[in-house]
Amino acid sequence: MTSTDGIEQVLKAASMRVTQPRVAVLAAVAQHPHADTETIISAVHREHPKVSHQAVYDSLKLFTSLGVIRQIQPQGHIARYESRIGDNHHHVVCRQCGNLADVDCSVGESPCLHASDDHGFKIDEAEVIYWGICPECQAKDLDG
Amino acid sequence: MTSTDGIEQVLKAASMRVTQPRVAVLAAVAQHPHADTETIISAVHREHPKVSHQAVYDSLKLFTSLGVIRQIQPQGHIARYESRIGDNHHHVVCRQCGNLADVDCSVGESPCLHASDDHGFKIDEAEVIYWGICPECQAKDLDG
DNA sequence: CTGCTTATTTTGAATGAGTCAAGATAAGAT
DNA sequence: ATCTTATCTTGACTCATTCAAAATAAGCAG
Repeated sequence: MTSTDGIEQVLKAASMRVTQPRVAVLAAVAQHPHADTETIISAVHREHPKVSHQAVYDSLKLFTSLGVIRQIQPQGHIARYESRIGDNHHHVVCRQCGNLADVDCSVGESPCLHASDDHGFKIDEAEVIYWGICPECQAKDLDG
Repeated sequence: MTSTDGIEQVLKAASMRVTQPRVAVLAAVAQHPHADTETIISAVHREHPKVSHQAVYDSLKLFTSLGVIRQIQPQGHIARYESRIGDNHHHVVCRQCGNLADVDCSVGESPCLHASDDHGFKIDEAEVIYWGICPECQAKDLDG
């Protein structure tokens, strides 16, 4: 999944061109799980210094809409991306620094997916975010 | 809860002054569940035209930190606020228009609160967001 | 392989929710 | 009633993200 070969398939299937920026962006997302846009841009620049930030934004948006990557944007923090998808995992977010970690669904096959009252909404996903303080920030807090 | 009297208690308990802007903001949040900041500002202005947007931002932030109101900010949408708190309810969010509705926790006492692996995070809350399309947008989509 | 069409990219400016900071005001203690 | 200082007003500013026009290159046709 999400190998350079695989992505070519996905893009072509969607009638999208396979371009250097797109391949570079996808590789960067795969190599830097939970990275924010700026990190992705830096990573892409290491190999392709001339790729513009706009191209990165466009690629990230495209991949997100194609379902190849997933955007995560917790309260008050900027967007982050990950290429691990389709396995219904969730995230722990640090209230202080915004750092993320993956959490497998603890209670089997998405028990929360069925809302008690859906208010007429057509629900297609249940997202769970665990809020807390990461180990690093806990240590920082102790130091003062 | 959250009556004008009650809030006076809360503010004083936290050594905070009871000011017109603060009382107005809290009333506005109570009267407009899930309103965004601009809606709150407009509502406040109806009674107190001279209150600045900064005072509203400050009040919202203060109340949020005191746990009197709750901030909600789904992917790609601006912040919204609600004064219904402490009952562990969740939200359905419309992917298209960003509208919100309340959903009671379907599976009793927060079953998702315990992550399978907390990665050393000190977790204090599990937030569940149901994603879908609201009735209005479903109708719009049919019309084309 | 060469040229052509047009989807993508580049470039550089613009947007807008939210924040910062200095001086003015008013809550509430004395 | 006066004073102290938390809070508010004003207005500029930030910065992630988006917009738009001109330049480029993906990949199809010949």
